[in-house]
Amino acid sequence: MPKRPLPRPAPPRPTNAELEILRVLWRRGPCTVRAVHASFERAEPIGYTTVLKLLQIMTEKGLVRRDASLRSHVYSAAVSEASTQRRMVADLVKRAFGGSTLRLLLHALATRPASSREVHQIRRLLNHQKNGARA
Amino acid sequence: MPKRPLPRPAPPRPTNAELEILRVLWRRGPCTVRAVHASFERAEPIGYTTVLKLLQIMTEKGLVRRDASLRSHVYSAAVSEASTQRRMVADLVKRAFGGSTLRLLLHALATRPASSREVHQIRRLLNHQKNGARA
DNA sequence: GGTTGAGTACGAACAGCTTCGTATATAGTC
DNA sequence: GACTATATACGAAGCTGTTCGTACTCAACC
Repeated sequence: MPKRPLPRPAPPRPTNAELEILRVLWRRGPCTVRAVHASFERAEPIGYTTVLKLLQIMTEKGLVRRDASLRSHVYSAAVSEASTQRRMVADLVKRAFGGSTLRLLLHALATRPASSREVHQIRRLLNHQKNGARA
Repeated sequence: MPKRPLPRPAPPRPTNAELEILRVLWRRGPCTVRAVHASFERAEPIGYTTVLKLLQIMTEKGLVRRDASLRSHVYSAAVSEASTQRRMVADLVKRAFGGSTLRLLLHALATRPASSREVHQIRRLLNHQKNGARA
């Protein structure tokens, strides 16, 4: 039995196209290629084999898992939406905000004022944080 | 119709390398190529002509302006740091958070607890927003 | 005027992402 | 078995971004 390409240390950040596919898988759960392709919503349509190829590449990268027991392979996300978002936010903070999450926060707050309900939600979260606050 | 050589509708989002250069220009103000090159802080060093090439490309894209009146051209940022950050945050929100800035906010708050001082700053901002709150 | 040092311009290599065409395998139907 | 519909596998083209080598320009100095 040939050894599998070895466990990856940590799946890389997904590219744009990969992210679109992950969003489908997060929303719909495990899917066949056809199902992913059908769920794609885009300005320009995308070819079936393009989706297939992307899923194959993503499998190699460890971003999705493949169940090949059936004729139509079934793919599922191997990374969670939350962890991916965390990774992407951290990346943006590092590249554009000099590593300061606070600056990102203030910026996001300032540029898109929140509704009263949103403000309420944020306050609630802040109250929670207060207790376990750290630098 | 093919792209015109000098389209300036709106400067595109900067790439990684371009962002690094913009960060230097934002911090130091107008710079020669040499100055930008000298201010570069990186794991791996970068060649002088690489910086030059990037600045030339960025000039075409409208990301920087060039004063060629002197032998050593002087480059300055043509896009502000704030507007670039806005653009990048909007892009992230669209790609990873389904267009919901609130979700980004909650996520950033949740994953990286703020210090008391930060919480205070955020609260102050929220108080300001409250008055002019909108959906 | 020739040499040198510092500058710009430009072509090209390389890599990663995206896309798709084409080849191939397989299940089902007649 | 032959045909069809649907699957996967794979190679390669096209694009963008990044990097750098090399050629060319020009001012200054001997």
